[in-house]
Amino acid sequence: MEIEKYQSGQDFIGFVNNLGALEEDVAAMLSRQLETLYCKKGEAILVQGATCRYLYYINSGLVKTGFESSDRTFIMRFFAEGEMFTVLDSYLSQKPSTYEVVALEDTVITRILRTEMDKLCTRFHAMETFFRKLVSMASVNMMSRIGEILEEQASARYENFLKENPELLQRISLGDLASYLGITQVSLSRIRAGL
Amino acid sequence: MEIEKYQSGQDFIGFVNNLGALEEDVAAMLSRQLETLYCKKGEAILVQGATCRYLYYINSGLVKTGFESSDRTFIMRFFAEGEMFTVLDSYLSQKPSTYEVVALEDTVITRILRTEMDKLCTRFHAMETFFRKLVSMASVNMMSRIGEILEEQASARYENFLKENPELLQRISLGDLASYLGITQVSLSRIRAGL
DNA sequence: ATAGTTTTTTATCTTTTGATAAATTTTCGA
DNA sequence: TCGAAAATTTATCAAAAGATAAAAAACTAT
Repeated sequence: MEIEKYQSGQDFIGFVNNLGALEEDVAAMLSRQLETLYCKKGEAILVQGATCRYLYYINSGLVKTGFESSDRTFIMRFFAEGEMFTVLDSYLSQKPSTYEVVALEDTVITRILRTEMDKLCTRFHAMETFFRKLVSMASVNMMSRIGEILEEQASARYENFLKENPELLQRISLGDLASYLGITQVSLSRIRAGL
Repeated sequence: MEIEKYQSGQDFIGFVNNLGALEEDVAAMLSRQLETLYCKKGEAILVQGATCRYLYYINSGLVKTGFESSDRTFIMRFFAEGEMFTVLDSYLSQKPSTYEVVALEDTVITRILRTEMDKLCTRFHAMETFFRKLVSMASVNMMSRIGEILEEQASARYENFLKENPELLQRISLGDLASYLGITQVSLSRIRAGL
């Protein structure tokens, strides 16, 4: 995992601007705090037990966020290029994370330290607004995920995933998809066979 | 459902101050926008298909937020006195809600219009910070709920609920608890019987 | 290309949960 | 207090998903 400081982070900035335009000087200050990460496929970006100190933006590649339970593992969400993510509870509490983040492909990431993000949010209302919108979007996604898990059987959740994320299906293993759906890999295989 | 305008809304203000102190004049402006709602047990505070225009604070009582599916119903969360809530997706998008909110007891609520909240957030950085923290807390709760539903069987989720919310158990029906756990009332009865 | 590893499928059997119906208990209003 | 309605439990059978093992297919590195 290579780290490069002082990258322009244009994609990251663009993402922020998309949720609400920043003034030039704020964008410049933000840009100065970004660094770029080059992760190999399979590499852990955050391990369970570590504290998540960054907000991340994916320039290219794909990651999974999840956790290991007794023996199985579960995936909370996949994030692909153009998406921003963090491990929210650990990021906010600055306590060790029960979740891990692993690259599923060679992945290029731009990140900013939470401490720097906090400074910017305190100083610039627009940054706080951006972060509020970001967390709001995450919440809405999680709401619908909860609703779906409660309501639908695994087979329907699989069908929905196909419909909503056809492009992702080519890029993730069926094992990981099963972990996301909350079933075993064997069960998913059975569902796919249409039994 | 009776509505009373120009209440002081001290509890609501107190909740906000708890997440980050407001200046006197901001608190006063906020206070002016609050109104109080008196709901009877069983009354709908928001029906499916209506748009959620308010952020709510519960002074006393208990509500459930959930949705009706094909035939069963599901509960996203219970909110009791001292908690703030809204139907986030509808509140943010101002589109019809797929979720409903129903009072489980006679409930007194203080609410503020989203349009007024937005004005305050735009005008006062501290209000935006408050709302960001509120949504952040909701997100963290939802994360752990997703993790738990994925990981645990219904029986373990029931045990956890007992441990985490012993006081609520006395106040909600087992049918509603089953809807929250994502199982049928009959299944919950079986789990309680310890089979 | 091929041997070895990993991923996916198939098969069998068990456990959990759902559907349905009926019995029992509780709640609540007249 | 009584009786109807609602909530909860119990029982039976069916469907969905887990555990395990083994076979087949797909990837990978030499």
